[in-house]
Amino acid sequence: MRDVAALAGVSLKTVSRVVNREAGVSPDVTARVERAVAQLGYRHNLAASNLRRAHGRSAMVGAVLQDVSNSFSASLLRSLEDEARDRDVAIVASSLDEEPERERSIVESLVRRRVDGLLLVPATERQDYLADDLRNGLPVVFVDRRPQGVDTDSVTVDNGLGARLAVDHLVAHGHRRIAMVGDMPSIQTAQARLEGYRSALRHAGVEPDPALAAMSVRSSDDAIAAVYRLLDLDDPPTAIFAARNSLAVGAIRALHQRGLAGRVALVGFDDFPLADIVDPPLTVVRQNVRTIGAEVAKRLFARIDGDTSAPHHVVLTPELVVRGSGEIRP
Amino acid sequence: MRDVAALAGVSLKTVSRVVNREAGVSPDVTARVERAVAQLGYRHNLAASNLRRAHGRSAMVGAVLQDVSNSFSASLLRSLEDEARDRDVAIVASSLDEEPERERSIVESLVRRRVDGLLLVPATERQDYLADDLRNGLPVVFVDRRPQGVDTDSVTVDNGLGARLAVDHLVAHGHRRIAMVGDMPSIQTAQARLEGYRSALRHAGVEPDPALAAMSVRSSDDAIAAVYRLLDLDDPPTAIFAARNSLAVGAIRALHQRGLAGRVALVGFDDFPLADIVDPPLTVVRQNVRTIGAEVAKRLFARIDGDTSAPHHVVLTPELVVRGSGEIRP
DNA sequence: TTGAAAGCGCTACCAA
DNA sequence: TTGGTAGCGCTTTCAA
Repeated sequence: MRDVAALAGVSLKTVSRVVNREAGVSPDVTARVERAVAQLGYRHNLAASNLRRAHGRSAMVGAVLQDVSNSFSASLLRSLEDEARDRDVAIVASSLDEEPERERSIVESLVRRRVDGLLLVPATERQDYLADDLRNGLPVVFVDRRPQGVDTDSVTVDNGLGARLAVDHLVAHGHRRIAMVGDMPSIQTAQARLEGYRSALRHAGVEPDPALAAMSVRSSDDAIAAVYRLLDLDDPPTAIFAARNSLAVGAIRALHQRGLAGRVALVGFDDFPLADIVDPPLTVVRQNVRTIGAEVAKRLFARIDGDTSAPHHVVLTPELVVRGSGEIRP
Repeated sequence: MRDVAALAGVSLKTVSRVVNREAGVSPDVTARVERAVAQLGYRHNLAASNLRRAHGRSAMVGAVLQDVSNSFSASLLRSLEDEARDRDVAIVASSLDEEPERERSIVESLVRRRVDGLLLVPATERQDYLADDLRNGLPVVFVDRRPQGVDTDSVTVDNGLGARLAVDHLVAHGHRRIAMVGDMPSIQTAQARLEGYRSALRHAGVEPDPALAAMSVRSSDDAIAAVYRLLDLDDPPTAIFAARNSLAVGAIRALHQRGLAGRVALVGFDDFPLADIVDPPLTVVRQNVRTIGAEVAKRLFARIDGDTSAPHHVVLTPELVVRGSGEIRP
């Protein structure tokens, strides 16, 4: 910037004005400065400029997701990006892989970078570690899971309801032996879905069989193994509720490999891009990711813009999408 | 930091040393400073600290992708992240949606943020606008498409070869009326795939029929319409080569809707997560995204670490993955 | 409309 | 082992 000022024969401050498009610089001087900028290939340094700025914003937000390569995280990221784009806010994305220690270190790293806000899909059970930063006014919006130990905005879906929708649907199609494949019960959503599954069964007059609830299933490959074990039971299930999309994918693969693709009913939780063209087309409980993403972006930027109202907890209602796999009869 | 220094009864510089874990501070002083840091909830400011640092790194890299929500972009992002994680480098991700103007503005914004390097899947035809920054030593690695008008590292696959693999395979299964659905010919990869398609046909003694080459098909929905038009021809194709994964998805949907799912052969370009469980399982030409991503990360960080050798142009070889849809006979 | 000086939060350099 | 001073690239404040 000093070089630009020298070349244009003006002061530092004038270059600053031109670069920031502040009013009150004569067209003549503006042109001279812009010529110097182009000639020297000068690039304005955003970090340095924000350092002295009153608000001290970095024009970055952090997106702390489960795994940017899964479709739920990726769509969330995209929704946030669409909103951030208009504001010239950059997004720093990182994946947790459900590792609590990574969450803390990533959040810490983002705070050190002075992000203006955070979208967080937590992997930890409690987020007390955020207390200081929240008190200092860092906007944080939780997604998919509610904050524990601190209070801040969240956007979630009603997981219990979603599970009941799935199980009710299977019951309505004549099933009584309904298995569930779910993630670790320590994960809030997995636990809520498990409870919804059990409550729907009881409501249908079926006592949940612990042998049919395969929990702590983490990956698609784990789900294949889990479904194999379920199918090998003496009294195997006639229907499966796969409580996360990657688990549903594993279940589909397992059923294919066993030649049971059109014989055992399957309902997934979370839609994914090709669920309508797998074989058979997958019936799912859908949480509308675009709606979630838009809601999150709205909250986050409202906070960044100074909204200091009490934390909002938005709970969205999932819906059943009927496609075929859930309508197979026992 | 001043407050921390005051509370701990030491100088600014000493706090700086403790915070940066520099050697040569007595355990006693270190403990005092750390207590003050905790008590005040002090957060080190990375931007400010890098401002004065010799190398002036921001510890951020930019990933300029087509669309973070598509699986190719998302996987690329993830591969880069895995490498960046070890180095405490953050990733700023943005989507282009194939819009050239966005590319320039995003790159400019990233340069203003002083990212240490750039992964770029360009939407522009030429990238002369990067010349200044490249000359200034900004590391940029192109992915999927080669740079035009400037020279810098790139990681691509042999698109012509990939298209020939697909068409040869269909020819080997008895097809002569082979259609192609492709993106805009102005996109380098789309053009290369079109040429590969034509050359494979000619090599098989089939004169390419322009009516069978549906180009400028942009989205999955466009692909549905395009396949409909192809199927409505007087002499419709018995096989389709879909030259991008979203186009293959559209083609699958169209074939399903027409009840031709197992009757018309289909080979896609680019694998995607569920290609093996769609109906029928999709035969594809695969470019291994993890390999690409790892290669990109390797190049990018090598440059950031000071590698000033001539630009590397890595060309990877795609492979045919046989799954069923490509082996349907006419 | 323009500029000079001080300072944002931190680190480099050199001295104690 | 510790601290003081200058300065990173920019903006703020106030004066001209």
